[in-house]
Amino acid sequence: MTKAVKPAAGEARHYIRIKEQILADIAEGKLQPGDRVSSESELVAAFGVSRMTANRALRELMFEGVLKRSAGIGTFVSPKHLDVDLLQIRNIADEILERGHTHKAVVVKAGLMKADANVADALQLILGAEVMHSLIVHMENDQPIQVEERYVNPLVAPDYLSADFYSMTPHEYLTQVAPITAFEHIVQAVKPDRAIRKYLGLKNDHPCLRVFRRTWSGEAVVTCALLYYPGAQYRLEARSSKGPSKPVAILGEKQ
Amino acid sequence: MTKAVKPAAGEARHYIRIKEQILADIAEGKLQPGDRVSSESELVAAFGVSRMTANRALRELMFEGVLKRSAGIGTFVSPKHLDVDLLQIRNIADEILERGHTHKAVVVKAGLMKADANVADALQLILGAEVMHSLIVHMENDQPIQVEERYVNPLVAPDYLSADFYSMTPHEYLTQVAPITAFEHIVQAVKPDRAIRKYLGLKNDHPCLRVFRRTWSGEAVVTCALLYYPGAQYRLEARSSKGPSKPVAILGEKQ
DNA sequence: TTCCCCGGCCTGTATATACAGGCTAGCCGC
DNA sequence: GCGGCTAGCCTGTATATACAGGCCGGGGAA
Repeated sequence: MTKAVKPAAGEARHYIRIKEQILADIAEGKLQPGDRVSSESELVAAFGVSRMTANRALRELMFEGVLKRSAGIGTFVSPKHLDVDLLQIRNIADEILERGHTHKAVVVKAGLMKADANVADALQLILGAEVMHSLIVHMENDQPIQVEERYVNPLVAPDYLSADFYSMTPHEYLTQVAPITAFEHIVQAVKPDRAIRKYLGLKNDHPCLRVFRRTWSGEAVVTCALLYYPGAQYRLEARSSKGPSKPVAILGEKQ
Repeated sequence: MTKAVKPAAGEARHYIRIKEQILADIAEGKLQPGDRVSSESELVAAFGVSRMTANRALRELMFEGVLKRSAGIGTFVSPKHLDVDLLQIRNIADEILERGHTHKAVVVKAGLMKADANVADALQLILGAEVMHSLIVHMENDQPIQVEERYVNPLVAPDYLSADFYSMTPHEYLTQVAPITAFEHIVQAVKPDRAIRKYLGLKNDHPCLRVFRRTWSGEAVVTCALLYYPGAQYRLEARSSKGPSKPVAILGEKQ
């Protein structure tokens, strides 16, 4: 058999094409979490590649947490989860786009307000100081996955509200004017109140992860935020640098 | 040429042996950040494997951030990045005593069991391998605050069950026989099942934090555990080293 | 002396092939 | 009908080989 040893000019590498196809199928919903993915030999037939190439595509997607494989059974789409790395401030938009999904942010509120006791304490400002406030609902594939209520310290990032967020995300703007040197995450499980339930489209008794996050630049607190996630569906991960190589099933969960 | 197609019985896979050798050299300081690592063809000669096998070992170490590679130049040890232990593994007993409260632990179960699929996966053991299992309810001032279901890898800590936990806590024992070099925390908000509710004395609709934790010592997984906390009452904190000086009120909470 | 090309080393990708071992459905004998 | 064995599918690992292309140093041409 004389197969082309190289993909046609301009095309991506074979194993990358396979990965992209699978990621696209997941993004479009053709493949749902738990679904079986084509086996290596099926990919061999479909893409006209050797099994080692198909193997590489699937193995890398497994390392990346997209797929789960087990010998003798097959390859399956991992249960979807959001990696909110507690050790890192990540941009949720990037994270969603990385998964090949669409991200949309609905700005519910944005403006100046006077700091109440909690906010003033969190941002280390005096009571009644002006702070910038925004409430945003982040959507993944048009499904709400995070409510973000953010307070920004105007002494550190005075142009936050007037910045051009078409050419630069708020996240990028903040990292530029005030690089994060420290942060704090406090995680709780709560019963969300009515407003949060509405934004996330949750039922009354659905548990919810609430993350309280503050970021520092030097000695100054730059932002504090409350982040709400539908709790049983998404999960927060915190790993030490050496960390595990691949995601595993969580004890007590059905595979 | 007739090379052994399989590594000798009991030995790790070839590509894993190569990875371990390189990691060991880095750990011992024989390889410093920036140093050049043996090229694929040198590894072929040294380990008697094919280039694809050497390639896999190096490629995976690159994915894991240990090595940097560039075509035409070679493979190099990545510059060491900061090993920030943002989330520590803390002993809940210490934590309670630090608050000046009394700590009590109720051992509900303790013994050997055969690993099911989830446990085997989490501990990187084969299905049905014997593992040590314990279910403990931790009490602060006689109120339950944590349910801990723990699985311990007997290959790493064989004497775990028979150790003298009067003179030494399980936590101290484990740190001694297998110092933790890495860990992983996955946090979810869940509705606890009946058993957990009973242990924690919770009402039906009370949300709950579930933490799935694994700890490593070198390459081996030492323990994995499911920790349940009554969610709205207790909180998990993750802070970067610079972190905040004192705890603050959480936004949205009544003081 | 300077510039360019080429050979040699290195990684990146791809193929065909092979054996091991997990898992399951279905057949066959009892 | 039941239990055990096997054929077949699947992943996991390993090998030998091949070609492409980045990078570099040395040697020869200008």
